[in-house]
Amino acid sequence: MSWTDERIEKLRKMWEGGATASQIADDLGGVSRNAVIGKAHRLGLKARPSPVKPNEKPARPAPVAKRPAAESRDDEQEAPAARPEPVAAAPAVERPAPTPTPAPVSAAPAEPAADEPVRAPQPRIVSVGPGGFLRQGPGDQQQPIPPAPPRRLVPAKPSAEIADKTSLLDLNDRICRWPMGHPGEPDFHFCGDKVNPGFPYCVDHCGRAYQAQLPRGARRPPPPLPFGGPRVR
DNA sequence: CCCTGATTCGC
DNA sequence: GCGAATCAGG
Repeated sequence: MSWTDERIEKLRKMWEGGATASQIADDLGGVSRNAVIGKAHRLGLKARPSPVKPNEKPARPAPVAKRPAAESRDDEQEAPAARPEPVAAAPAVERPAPTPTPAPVSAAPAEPAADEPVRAPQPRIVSVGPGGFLRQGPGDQQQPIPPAPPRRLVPAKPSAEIADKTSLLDLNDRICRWPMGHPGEPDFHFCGDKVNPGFPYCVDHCGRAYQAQLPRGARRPPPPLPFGGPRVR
């Protein structure tokens, strides 16, 4: 497959929408995850929380010792004087913003630009997360929690579903306690009919609860159990 | 092992 | 420009 305009467009959209390279790849079809990543980078789309990014250390010399090809580059020499990077210097990462945490003592803040009062702490965007949401530093959220209005507690009314059903609290020894439905379900209740005297169930359900034992070999598959049986949906 | 994105480099 | 191979973290 080739990168037609539509495919590129889709890649762009999905990538910026936070889809993973794999998702994009098999959504587009005909390309591998690597192809998608490669293309995305070539398009300049990169930047995305990568599992293996935050460390900038490995630089050049370390990562791979040998690659069996193309090591002959005449322009590749170790310029002895070309090390403009003092190690102890402040990291040149792009975070010029001072940390919003209360500065203890020493740091006299840089001269406030006359036309820009620094007092208003603007949320500092650190990076862009999947889905395009903006990550911010820990101290940057301003009013994260809108106060909830006070509420009055109101007794819950039973849903219409079980309004006239026999609940656990309605049980006594005169009404059938055969369960209808399954415990935990919203409409779980009990049979509630008049009990077959001497039994905890109505006549009907006694017929299901107590069955004559058939001789071995002549048994039929047992009816569904009121309790303990596997849930079947 | 699976997943992820980044990078390298032969084509 | 493309993408397989590889790396490396979760």
